[in-house]
Amino acid sequence: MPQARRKRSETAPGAATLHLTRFLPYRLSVLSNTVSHTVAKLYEKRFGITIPEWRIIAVLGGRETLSAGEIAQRTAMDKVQVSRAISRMLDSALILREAGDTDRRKALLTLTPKALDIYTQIVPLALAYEDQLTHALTEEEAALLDRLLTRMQAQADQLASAPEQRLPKT
Amino acid sequence: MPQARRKRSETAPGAATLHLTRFLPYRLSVLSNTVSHTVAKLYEKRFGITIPEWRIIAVLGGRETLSAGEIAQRTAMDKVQVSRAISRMLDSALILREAGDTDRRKALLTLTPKALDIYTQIVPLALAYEDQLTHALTEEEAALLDRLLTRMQAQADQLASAPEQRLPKT
DNA sequence: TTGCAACTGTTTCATATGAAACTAAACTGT
DNA sequence: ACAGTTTAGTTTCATATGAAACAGTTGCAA
Repeated sequence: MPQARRKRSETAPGAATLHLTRFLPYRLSVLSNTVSHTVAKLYEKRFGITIPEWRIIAVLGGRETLSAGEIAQRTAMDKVQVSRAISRMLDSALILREAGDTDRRKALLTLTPKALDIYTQIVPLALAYEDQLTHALTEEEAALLDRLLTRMQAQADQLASAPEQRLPKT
Repeated sequence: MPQARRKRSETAPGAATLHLTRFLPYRLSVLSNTVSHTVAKLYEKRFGITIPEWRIIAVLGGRETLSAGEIAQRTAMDKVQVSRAISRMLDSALILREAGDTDRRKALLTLTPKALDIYTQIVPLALAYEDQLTHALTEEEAALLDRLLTRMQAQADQLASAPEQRLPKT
């Protein structure tokens, strides 16, 4: 969504201006913050867990056993954040850690029954929220949004790794 | 975009599961972070400003004069963040503050020529990035995305203010 | 006028964050 | 076998953050 009705790649006439409320990165940030904050309210107070903790519960919820590194990948969090969240979850008995047999650097992590119970309770709430959010859209629009997000994420990943070469085509 | 191909509002069969990578709030968060991080790289090092500072420059870039509170509203940042960013920008001579005539609580804020110069340099870069990002989309898709984001933001705002009544229709 | 509530912006304080340094374990090549 | 390198995860440190308390200003009503 380029600026206002300005056509993509159209050369700016005089001094280019930018309206924050129409700037895609800004809009994504505001929407994401609004949504995250609301979802966090679903579990923060009720279950006493944080956003990183919820994400870890979510990826381990299928009864999988993963290492900290694998969790970091799947949740798109960095390893420090994961490490700290796991440490909290060990304290609150939400997670089990056992040393790996083949590689003792990798610890195998599993949810405790207590955490699985929380998972079971949160999932319907989270899905219901997602459902409510997409109520603003038709079925077709929701399906299209899915594809658009996938493509934009791929593009954003590309631009993140090598933005300099592509961008200043000014 | 409800879970996988599950139809919206369909009753979950057994234990509901949630795949983070298909969960809309999660996807928005990852995309937003990727994008914000890349955009920040455009100006952080080159001009030595932070994300909050860039946002303030962006809203004042049209040579407007606003109070701190108005800036907070338009940038969707909280007043503490705005206060601190302004204080840094006063130090680095990016902003001018003069007491309001009618109401001495409100300080009138304007960009200095130095900040306007930064604005002029960043805007094309920011617009070029937005352009590159939407290259993953056709014109029609970009236009639709615009509308979808607007509607989802409105819906997210609604759900944020009174989520409890609506959500647990389980 | 003066007392009180509402408002604007700043500061404090406790917590969260990420980059970089670090520890320990496991490969690699000689 | 063992020095050098890579990998997994933790800790340190400096900074960022937001909630709540705060100070100063204004508006309103008795």
